[in-house]
Amino acid sequence: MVKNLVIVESPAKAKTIEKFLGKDYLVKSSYGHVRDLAKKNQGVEIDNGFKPVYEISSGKKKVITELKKLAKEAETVWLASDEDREGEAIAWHLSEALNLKPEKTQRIVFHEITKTAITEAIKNPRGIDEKLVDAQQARRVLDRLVGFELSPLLWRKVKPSLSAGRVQSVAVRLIVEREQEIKAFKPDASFKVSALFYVEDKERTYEIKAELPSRFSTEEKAKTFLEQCAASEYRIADIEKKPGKKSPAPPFTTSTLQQEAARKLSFSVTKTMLIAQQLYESGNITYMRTDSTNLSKLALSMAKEEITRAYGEEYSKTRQFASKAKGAQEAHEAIRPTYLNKHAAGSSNDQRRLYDLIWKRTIASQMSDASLERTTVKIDVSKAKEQFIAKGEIIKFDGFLKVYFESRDDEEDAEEQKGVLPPLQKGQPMFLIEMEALQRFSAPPPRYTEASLVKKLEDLGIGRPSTYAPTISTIQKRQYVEKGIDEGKERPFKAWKLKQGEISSQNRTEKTGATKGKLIPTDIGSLVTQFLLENFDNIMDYNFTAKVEKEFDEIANGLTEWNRMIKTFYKPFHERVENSMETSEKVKGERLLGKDPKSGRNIYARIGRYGPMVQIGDKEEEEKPRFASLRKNQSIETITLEEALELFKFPRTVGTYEEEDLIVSIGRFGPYVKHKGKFVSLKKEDDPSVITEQRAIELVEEKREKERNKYIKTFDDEDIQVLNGRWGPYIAHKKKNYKIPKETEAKDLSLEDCKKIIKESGTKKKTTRKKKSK
DNA sequence: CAGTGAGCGAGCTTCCGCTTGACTT
Repeated sequence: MVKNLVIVESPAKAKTIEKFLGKDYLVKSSYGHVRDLAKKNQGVEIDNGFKPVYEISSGKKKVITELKKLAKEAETVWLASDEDREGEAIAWHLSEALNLKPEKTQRIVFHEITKTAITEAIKNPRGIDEKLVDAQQARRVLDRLVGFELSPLLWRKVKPSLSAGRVQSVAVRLIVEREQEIKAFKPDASFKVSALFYVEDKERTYEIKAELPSRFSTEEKAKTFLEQCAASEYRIADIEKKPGKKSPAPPFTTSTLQQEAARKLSFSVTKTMLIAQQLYESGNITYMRTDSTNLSKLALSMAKEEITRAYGEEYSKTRQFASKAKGAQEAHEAIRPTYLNKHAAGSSNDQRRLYDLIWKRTIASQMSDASLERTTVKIDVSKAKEQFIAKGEIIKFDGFLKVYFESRDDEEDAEEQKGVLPPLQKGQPMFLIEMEALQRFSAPPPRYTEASLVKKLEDLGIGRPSTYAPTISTIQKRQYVEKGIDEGKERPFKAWKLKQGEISSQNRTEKTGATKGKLIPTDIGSLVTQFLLENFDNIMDYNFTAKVEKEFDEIANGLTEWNRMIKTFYKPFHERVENSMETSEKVKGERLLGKDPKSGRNIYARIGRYGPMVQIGDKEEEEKPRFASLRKNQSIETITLEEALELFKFPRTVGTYEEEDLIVSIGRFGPYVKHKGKFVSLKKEDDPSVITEQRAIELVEEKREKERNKYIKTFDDEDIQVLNGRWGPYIAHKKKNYKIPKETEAKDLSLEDCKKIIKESGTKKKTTRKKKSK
C-alpha cells in the first residue's frame, strides 16, 4: 500500500518524476484525457443548458480501473497534470471518473521536471480551478457543436463522410485562397542586370560580382544600358563599412521544430513528431508538444557550462526568449536536450539527426551574437548614371554561428550570398568581364508546405502543438488538399549579354511553378470552402479562434459563465445551419464541357458521390447517363472535352493472354489491368490509353513472380507461414502476423522457431486487428 | 477493394485536444 498516488499525463514523465520522489510516492499516468463527450446526440444536452454528457474514452477503461484501485488505497491523490486549460480539465475529469474525495485530493503543478520544482509543488497544493475547467468545457462543447452540425450539412449538400471544424476548415481555406492568388497572379517582367568585374593589385587579380539595385522595366531600356556600358569605364565611387550583428533564433517549439526539420532534414510534420516522441521516451529530450520558448534555470546553467567548456566563455550569453505565439499557454519548456553535455543521442539515424538539430538550436540560443562587418561598394559607370553595387560581409566574431544557423523557406534570399570582398580603394578602376541583363518575372506567393501551413496556423492562433500534425493529416485524408505534383511550365525569357564589347541576345527558357510536396486544394476542397464561406463566414473567419479564445479567457477569469457564452454563439449558428439545410442547393461544381461528337449529348464535369467525375447525357434523357471518375491531377475546373472523352474509353481490352482478355481500366486506386479475375496496378510510366498487350502481360507476370516470392517458407502445419511483406519478412499464423527478431534469418526459421516466436509475442499483449482505427 | 453516380432507403460518416501504441496489401 502506497501513501501517495501522483497522476501525470505522460508515462515517460511519470518515470522521471518517480525517481525524484521517495518510495512513499507512486507515480502513474492517465495517458492524456480520460473522458470525452459521448458520440451520440452530439454529447451535449442542448435544451438542458448545454449540459455535457461525458463518458470514459474508449481504450481508457483499463487505465481508469487501475487508477481507481490505486486511488482507493492511497492516503492522498496528487493530480499533477499540466498547468493549462486542458491540463486542468484532465485533473477534474480524473477526480470525477475516479470518484476522488476532495479531502484526500490535491492539485499540484510544476513547470520544470526537477527535484526542487516537484518538492516545491508538493508543498503548495491547491484545489481544482473550476473556472479554468469551465473554459475548457466551453472549448470542447463549441468544437463539438460546430463539427457535428456542419459535417452532416456537408454530407447532405456536398458528399458523404466529409467533415468541417473550427480548425480544419480554416486550414483548408488558407490553401484554397493561396491557390486562387496564384491563379490570379500576373507576373511582372523586368530586366535584372548583373556584372562580373575584376580588379588588380600588385600581386594578383580578384573577381567581384555586382548588381544594379533597380531593374529595367523594358527590354529596350536594358539594351540601351548595356550599349552605354559597352563604351564605359568603371570606377569605385564609394566604399561603406558598417558593423552588423546576427542573433540566434529561440529554442524550438513544436511548430518551429516541424519547420526546421522539414527544411533541413526533409521530414514531414508527422515524422518529426514520431521521431521526437522516441527521443522523449528514451529520456533524451524534454516534452515535444509545447508552445513555449522558455528554458528552465537548470537548462540555462547547463548551457552556460557546456558552451564555456566547449567554445570558451566569450561564446556564452544567457538569454530568455519571450513567446510570441498567439494564445500560447506555456505549460512546458521549449524542446531541448535533457542533458546539454550529451552532444549526440538516438538509436536510429533519424533520431540522431533530429537530436543533433535540437542540440544545436538549444546551444546556439544561449550563445553570443555574431558580429559582422558589412561592406557596400558603389561602382560608377562612366556613360550612364546608374551605379552597380557589390556587397560583402566579413564575420568578425562568429558567436552562435559556430554551431547553428536557421534555414529559411524562401530560396530567393539564398541567392544573395555575400562573400568576402578583396581590399579595395575609392577611385580604383574596375574591369568588366561580362554583364548580363536577364528578364525576370515576379513570383506569385508560394504554395504552403505542411510546415509553413503549421507556422501560419500558429500565427493565427489556430490549433495547438498536439494537433498540428493530425490536422494536416485530416485535411489530406478528407481529400480537401493533396501534396502537389505540379510539373510546372517552361517559360521563355530574354537574356542580353555584354562580353568583350559585344552585345548579344538569347531566348532561353526556365522551369516555373514546379512544385513537389506542396499543398494544393482539390475540387472538393475548393467547393466545400466556397460553400462554408457563403453560409458560415463567421466560423471561416481567420479571427474566429482568436475571438472565442478571448471569451474562454473571460470564462477562466470568472467574468462569463461558460454555457451563457455557448448559448450566445449557438442560437444564431444553429439557425444558419437549419436555414442552409433547407435552402442551399446541392453543391455540384457542375461545368458543361461540350457535346459528345458521337451522340451529341451533353458532357459535364461535376462532383459525384465518390468525388469529381465526368458525365455524358442528362438523367432526364431516355438513355441513361454514363459516368467516369476523374484521374488524379485532373480537376473539374480545368478538364477539357478531349480529356473527358478519353476517360470514357475505359474499360478497354488491350489483348489476350492465356486465352483470356486483358482489360485495362481505371479504378479507385488508379489504372489497372485485369486478367483472370486478378488486378494488377499499372506503373507510373504506363499510360492506360496506349498501353500495349505485351506490356500488360509483362505486368501480369511481374505480379505472379512477386506472388511466388511471397512465400519464404511453408510447413506441414499449414497455419504457419513465413511471408515476404511490405515491411520485410514476417510470420503469418491464423490471420495474425508476427515480427521476426532482428538477428534471425527468415529462411532459416524452423517450424519450432516460428511457434516459439508466436508464443513469446503472445505473452506480451494480445493484439486484435481492428477493422477501423477508432 | 478495383467502373459505383437515380431507384427502397438502413445505418454509417463528423469535431478538437490530451496521450501512446502496435501494426502490416
